[in-house]
Amino acid sequence: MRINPKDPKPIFKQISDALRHDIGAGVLKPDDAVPSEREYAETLKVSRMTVRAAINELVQEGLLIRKPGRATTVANGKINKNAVGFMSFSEDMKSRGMKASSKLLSCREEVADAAVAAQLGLPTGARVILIERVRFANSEPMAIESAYLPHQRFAGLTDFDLGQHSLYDVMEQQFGARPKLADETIEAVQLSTAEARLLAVRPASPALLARRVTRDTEGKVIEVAKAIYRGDRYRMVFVRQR
Amino acid sequence: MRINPKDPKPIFKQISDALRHDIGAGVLKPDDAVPSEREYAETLKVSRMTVRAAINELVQEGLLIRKPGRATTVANGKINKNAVGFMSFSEDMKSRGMKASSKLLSCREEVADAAVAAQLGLPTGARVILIERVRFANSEPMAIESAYLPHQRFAGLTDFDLGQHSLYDVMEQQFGARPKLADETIEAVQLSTAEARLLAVRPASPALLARRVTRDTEGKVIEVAKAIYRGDRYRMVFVRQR
DNA sequence: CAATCGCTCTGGTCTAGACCAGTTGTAGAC
DNA sequence: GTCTACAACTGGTCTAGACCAGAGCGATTG
Repeated sequence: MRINPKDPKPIFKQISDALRHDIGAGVLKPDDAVPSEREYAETLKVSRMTVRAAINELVQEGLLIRKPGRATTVANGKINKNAVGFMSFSEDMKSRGMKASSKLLSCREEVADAAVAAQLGLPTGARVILIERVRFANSEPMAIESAYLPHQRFAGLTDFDLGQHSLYDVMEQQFGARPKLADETIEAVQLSTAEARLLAVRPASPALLARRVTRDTEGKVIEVAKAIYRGDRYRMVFVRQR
Repeated sequence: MRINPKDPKPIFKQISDALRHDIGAGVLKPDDAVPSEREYAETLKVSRMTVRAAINELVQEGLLIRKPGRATTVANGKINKNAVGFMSFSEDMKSRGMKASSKLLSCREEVADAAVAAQLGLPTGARVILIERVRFANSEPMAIESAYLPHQRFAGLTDFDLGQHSLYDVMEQQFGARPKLADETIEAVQLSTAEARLLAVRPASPALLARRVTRDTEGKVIEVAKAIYRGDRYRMVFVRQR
């Protein structure tokens, strides 16, 4: 590993990326001790605090484990890094090795009802964009998603082909809204007849209902969404810390 | 706010705790800008890096939002701090203002089957402790929990009254095992007749099935658990970041 | 042989500076 | 009045040291 001074990336980021890569590629195996902070600092000719910042990132992600007095080691257990945070359906499926696609049910502007407006932090009667899609994984129906976005911020979004593009990609690349935080609630429900038909399962089958309020890097609500996942095919995976 | 040099708590921890308290108590309101890092450093007579460490904690928890060039502000939206990490059922219910209790169905040692042994990182045929409980919230049945613990590490645990004490409390206080990380999968299922009877709901009602592999601070697996929550009363809440 | 002491390693915390890149308000130029 | 340039901020990154507590190991001591 070497530091590239010409790289605009911060040094600690260069180090953490290299380490992350080594762990992912299996160069560093579970339970291996990584070189000590002082060792890195010396060989890379950087300050120990800079090395610490890099290692902190990976500890935060659950890839490394600090053991005071002993060493810092690679976490055992193949932690699905993607499961730590939240993802769009497209990313979710991609991380499972499946191909995501969509059938757009509707994509229109309407007036927000009181509940949605409150969650979006808008006055009652504000305009919102409603996007309803059936989500497929490898051509198999997997979920029904309804998302409300504030019209004010995403005017023109209805012009993009959401059957092809990830909604999050459009929000980020076209409107500069980077999803950062999401409050989510999960419950188990029975599918209605209409829902069951869309998902091609028996009526009254069990399903996961996820409600999400998504915020950008500044904490502004950019999406209020509801997703219904079929219970027989979909499993939510995540990593929790405390 | 003042630093107490006699407090064994690290300075940055004292600062972050004080800040967290002020946010929780409403002294600092959503969208309020907190004093700048340099300002804190000067008034508290500590280094700016120490203040940064404190603020980093709260940013990590989603309580503060950094805005380079402008300021650091209190996140809007009442983030349920408890929802960020994972909790035992007792803690979960307490954070919802309900009283948790248990009915112990069984608590015994047995030989692990291949799947459980593998998840616990034990050789096939190793002994495990199995704890099966019906969990109540305010005297209403809410979930059925089955937990497998490695016998080797928790020998003698069966002597404690798990109807009264939190399993996590016993694991931590009696055996020094601090749960730190958990891999969890959630799916929607239909209750069997026996399960429905235990939860006092109709057979075939929808339910949440959560499987959890819990690790301690060193990444060792200390628990493999399965919990079935009734779908009509229980909602899983959490905060995701990316 | 066993217990203990001390050295050397680890990460944990902390300091007192430094320069950078953005943001914002304001004073002066037009 | 309007525009622009600058100064005074903000957080972001980085340095080169420092001392601490805990772990591990080997040598000395009983």
